[in-house]
Amino acid sequence: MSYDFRDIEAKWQKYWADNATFTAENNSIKPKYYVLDMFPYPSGAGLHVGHPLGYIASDIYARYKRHKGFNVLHPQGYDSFGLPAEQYAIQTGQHPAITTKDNIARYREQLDKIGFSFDWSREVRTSDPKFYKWTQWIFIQLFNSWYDNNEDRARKIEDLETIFSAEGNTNVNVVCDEDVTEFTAEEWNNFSSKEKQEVLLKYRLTYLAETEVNWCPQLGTVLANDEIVNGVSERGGYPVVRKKMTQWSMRISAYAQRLLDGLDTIDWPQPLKDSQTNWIGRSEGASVTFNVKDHDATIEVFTTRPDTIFGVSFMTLAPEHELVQKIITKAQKAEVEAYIEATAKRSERERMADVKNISGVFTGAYAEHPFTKEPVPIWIGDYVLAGYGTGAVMAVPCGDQRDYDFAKHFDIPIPNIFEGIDISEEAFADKDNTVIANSDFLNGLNYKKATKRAIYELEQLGQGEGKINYRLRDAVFSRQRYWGEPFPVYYVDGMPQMIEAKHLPIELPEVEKYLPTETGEPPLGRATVWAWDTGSNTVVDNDKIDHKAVFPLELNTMPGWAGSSYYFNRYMDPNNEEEVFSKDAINYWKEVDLYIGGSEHATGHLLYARFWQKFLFDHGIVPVDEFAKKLINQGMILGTSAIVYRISGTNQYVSKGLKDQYETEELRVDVSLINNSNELNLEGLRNWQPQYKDAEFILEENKYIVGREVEKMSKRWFNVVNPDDICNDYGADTLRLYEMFLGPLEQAKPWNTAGITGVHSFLKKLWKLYHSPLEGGQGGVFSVSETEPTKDNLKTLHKTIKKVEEDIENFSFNTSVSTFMIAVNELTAQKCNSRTILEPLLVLISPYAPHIAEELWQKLGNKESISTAAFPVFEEKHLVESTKQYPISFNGKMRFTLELSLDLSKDEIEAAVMAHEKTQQQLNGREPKKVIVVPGKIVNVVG
RNA sequence: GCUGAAGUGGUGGAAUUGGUAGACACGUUGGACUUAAAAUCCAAUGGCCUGUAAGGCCGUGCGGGUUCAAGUCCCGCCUUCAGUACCA
Repeated sequence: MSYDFRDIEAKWQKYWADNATFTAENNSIKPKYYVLDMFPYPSGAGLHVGHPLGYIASDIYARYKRHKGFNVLHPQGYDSFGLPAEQYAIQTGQHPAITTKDNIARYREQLDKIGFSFDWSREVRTSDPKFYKWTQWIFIQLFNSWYDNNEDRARKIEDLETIFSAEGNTNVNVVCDEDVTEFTAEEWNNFSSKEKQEVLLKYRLTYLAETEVNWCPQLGTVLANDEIVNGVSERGGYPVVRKKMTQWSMRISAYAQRLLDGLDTIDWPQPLKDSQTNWIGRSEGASVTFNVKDHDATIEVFTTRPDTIFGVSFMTLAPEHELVQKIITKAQKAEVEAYIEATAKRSERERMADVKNISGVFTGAYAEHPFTKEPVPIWIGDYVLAGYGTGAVMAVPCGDQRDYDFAKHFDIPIPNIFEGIDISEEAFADKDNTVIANSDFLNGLNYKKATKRAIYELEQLGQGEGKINYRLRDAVFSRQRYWGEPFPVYYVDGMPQMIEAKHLPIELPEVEKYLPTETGEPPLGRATVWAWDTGSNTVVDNDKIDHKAVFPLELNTMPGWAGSSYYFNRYMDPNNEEEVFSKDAINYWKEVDLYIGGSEHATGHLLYARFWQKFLFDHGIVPVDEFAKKLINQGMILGTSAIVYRISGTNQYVSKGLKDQYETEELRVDVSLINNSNELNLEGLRNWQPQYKDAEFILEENKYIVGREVEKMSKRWFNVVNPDDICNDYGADTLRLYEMFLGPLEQAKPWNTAGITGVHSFLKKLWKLYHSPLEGGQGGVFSVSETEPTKDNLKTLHKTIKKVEEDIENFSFNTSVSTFMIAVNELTAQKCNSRTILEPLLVLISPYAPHIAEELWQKLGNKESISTAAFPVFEEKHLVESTKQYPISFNGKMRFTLELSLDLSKDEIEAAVMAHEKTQQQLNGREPKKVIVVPGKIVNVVG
């Protein structure tokens, strides 16, 4: 019987599904382990071979942990709200729910073919009302919360109301909007209900506010900062402009410090932690208030260098700064307004690209230096960003290169406040080697001391204080789109009201078109049944609005990251209709032990999810405040595009080696038309696309050789490889092993089928090891005996166990594939057919190649599936050491340890000791710590 | 510019973290089996030198250093990739 992977794989995939082999229990005497993949967005293109890389790794680990005796939770689901389905709906009129359902079915089919051990009974879909009911519920919890800086946690909004009615808001230490005005308890108690709501809205963790947002006209929606790459939208690459709009926001800024601190407690890749740290962008310094001369106005600036305050020779405001209009003098008005207009016209992108040109204009107004009381001219310049700090800087040209360049350009004085430093050529920004001069009470101090003193003096004046500034902005949470979670919000008198949790979910209404309305409202503005009846607590027709108690519902939907910010917790109890998850479930599973996914989510999903987790933790809804203990970023699998060279202006194509003799242009062709030696299938190409029907080819050595280019796997480059094809040709076990064999998990690497035969023939050899080739035709008959294993057999097995276990624990799945190959080669050479060896070997291999392992396991006469039970193979006590340590004594003293292979002969030991003595002489009497001996090989001295 | 990761045969990549560099696989070459092909199996395969062998020399981006011993540690460069960017 030969290795018929198609039958074997179909058989076991059916068996696992029929027997619900991988269903995890919510209570078990076994220790728990939670292995999670980032759930996919089900796109219309289906999976390519890059997608399963991380899933295969996590599946190996999950299967390994089951063998180790853990109760493993390994779920999968779909992040199924999102833009592509909606764009497709706009083009075709097809309801996104239908497209999404079809895509999910296709994904599922592809995933099933690879033999993953997912617990599908726990599947979640973010677009399923049963799921987004709880997304809406969490939104309500956020709305009903505020952030208490004293206790450093989120609290219920009722507590804040109690505080306000008792003492007003003058003494509360909270994170809130900057424009809150102060009020006393008495004033609070006299506020109308609407006034109270308006005030509270400024404190809530999700709030409605007019903010400057990133508006993408082509997509017709706002985008969060992390959804913009290089000034254009991440999806589609459309331009983005700044625009003021009333939007829901999430007060993630309240958690900035805790999000930073938490990074020290989790085992995540350093580059990912670094990019979160940069994104949060903490900087320590001081805020300084400058009085504006001849105006009742102040300018607050943030600086990281309060020690250089005596070096201030001008101030710069962002063109968008609200004070600009107030303080410009008549003489400068025309010039300033022209400048502001010119900057407003330039897109964000142009401004970013054009950093070298210095531009700015004087406002005519002066501020007053807090210490010297000297006038400081106020300029505006677009090098100051409205969105960072206060949108204003105190310019210290001698200590900051941008201020220096600006001052040089506009002939502003550059006072030197650094002792013994030459600033005639450039600014001096080195904090560590600073001695301050020409600075009154700061003279002679270093950076640290001067900073402390300057802050103290500013506090004495009431014109500043030490401050920590974060780059992290609150996250905009509204999208003007159809295919997202509806908000559980209706409006009474313009104020947002939450729908009671017991009436959730609020389901997406039907619309006849998925575009914004003619009046510019989001697509939900087209829904005819989209009003909230507070009497019946149901969604009713819009035309009933203002009759009795019927109110308009929110027209925006939630962004893509809403559902993905807590889905990992929902897997723990996915079918619970009473709670987001039960206390028992969350206390049992607690958090994700291993999370595998791409690094592109560093400042999006992974930051938002940590934020929500901390929020849920504050309310005691989850027991830990970091949701994933360990995270691994799998590298991307890249495509290898195939390129043909067309001679310009003709339909002739020239082979790669001859292309330099002609003027050619490069065209990408489908990679399936290329064989392993880069030879093009000419007939295939002619039939592939009409433009190649009459193509002529200039060959070299009778072949057409294509060029190759490594780039992202994408339909438009025709370089996509479908895992289904690999499963059909070689089988899922080969695919799994090969994807691991390709290289280290975390590294990006191009897909290349050249080496796949090596892995496939390993599986064939493995199969043969359990069969006697002399009988039963080509593949032989199954033949495993009860004979005692030889020492060599045991050695091979035990070193394999040791190595594979180390590899899995270190996530070096690529090297354990090699280990298996060596083991099978050795055992074949040893003609081993002992059950004592061959049975445990299957357990080792089963996480990697589960189908073949199951089949051989069954042939060995086992009734139970190899996939579920815990086996002692991985337990230490079962291991016979493949090496032993021998103490060696010299001059009667025991000094050294010889680490020797299991069955070394006397001669070999003697040789080892002699070699050791020889080395001893070379060491001039130094003592090595131990000697490693491998039979028949050189002696190693470890010292 | 800043931050991070990495540079090892023709190729993908190993190397117990300071101890036989190049495991394993692909590819290539030669051979066996075949009328032939596929499949399978065996052997060789970093470079150079000595006719072969035995053996020797050089070899982990470049230049130094520490060490009995460096792909690995230290200093200074070069290159590539990724992220980020007027962040005050």
